[in-house]
Amino acid sequence: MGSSKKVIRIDLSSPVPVYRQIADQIRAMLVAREFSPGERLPTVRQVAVDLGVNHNTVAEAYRNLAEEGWLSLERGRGALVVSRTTPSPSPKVRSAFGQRLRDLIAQVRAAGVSPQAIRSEFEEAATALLGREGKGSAR
Amino acid sequence: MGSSKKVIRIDLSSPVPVYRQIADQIRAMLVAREFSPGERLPTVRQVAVDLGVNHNTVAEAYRNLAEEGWLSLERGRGALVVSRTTPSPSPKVRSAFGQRLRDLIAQVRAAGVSPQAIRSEFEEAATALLGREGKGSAR
DNA sequence: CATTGTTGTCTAGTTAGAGTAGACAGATCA
DNA sequence: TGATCTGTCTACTCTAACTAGACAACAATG
Repeated sequence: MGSSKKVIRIDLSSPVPVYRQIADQIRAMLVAREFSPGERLPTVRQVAVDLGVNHNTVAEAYRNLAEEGWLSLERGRGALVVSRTTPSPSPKVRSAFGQRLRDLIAQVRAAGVSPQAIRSEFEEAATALLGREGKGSAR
Repeated sequence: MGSSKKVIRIDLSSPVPVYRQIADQIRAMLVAREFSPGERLPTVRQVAVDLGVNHNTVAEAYRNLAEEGWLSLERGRGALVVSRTTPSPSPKVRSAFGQRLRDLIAQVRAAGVSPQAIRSEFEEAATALLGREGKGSAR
């Protein structure tokens, strides 16, 4: 078991802005507990050269994550992962999630991805991000 | 069973552009077979006044769906739903889907939505868009 | 304690794309 | 024909993503 690099991949041709792609992927790693509180993320300039973008673009992503309570940014020192209290859920985000989920599934279904493959991708993501809670017979 | 209105909801404060929100939701309805080939969609101007946006914004959404093969646009006549052949799936779209799915799940998980709720929302979307194929033990 | 090099932050500026307004062109019908 | 539907096109405004480069706080080192 080596240093498992935790690589980020961006798509410049995607309509979703790069700073959001970066924030989204780091957030996914944080939710999956791939970073521990107290750990330091690579610097904005380090990530910037890795991805071939401006350091300000990475800084914007870090600032978003800091606003969400994931990071503590200290100038001159770096980006520190902090322990975060999960907010209480709102019905609005849940219904909005349902909407975006349907749209996303419809999009890939229309692109030819099979229902089995879609379910399989979800299970993979769910076990990584949600654990195995509530697998058989939900609720 | 009445005329089940098939309403579209848009969020002007969302970062995803309105024309894409419209296209995404109509595509979801098309995948869910809520429209039949031969049926006519409401006109761009009709949808525009319903949503309170410019008719060109709706036209852009319709044009996207036409490019995907869902609609046939005939000026002076309207937007016709056509029968579409599903393209063969590419591994790229599937892995990109996995990525976007993880990002989306991480986002709502971070917002406090419970794992059970997330799984429940997925099941709801899946049965509406994918049918019940492959429910127990995938693959 | 000064110096040097690191870190994140800030200010400007460019550019691409979303949205709008309004004219245009094909289709339908009285 | 004339009136009025339909989607299309052109021109314009405005916001936001991205970049370049200077700036400020901190650390390391002599």
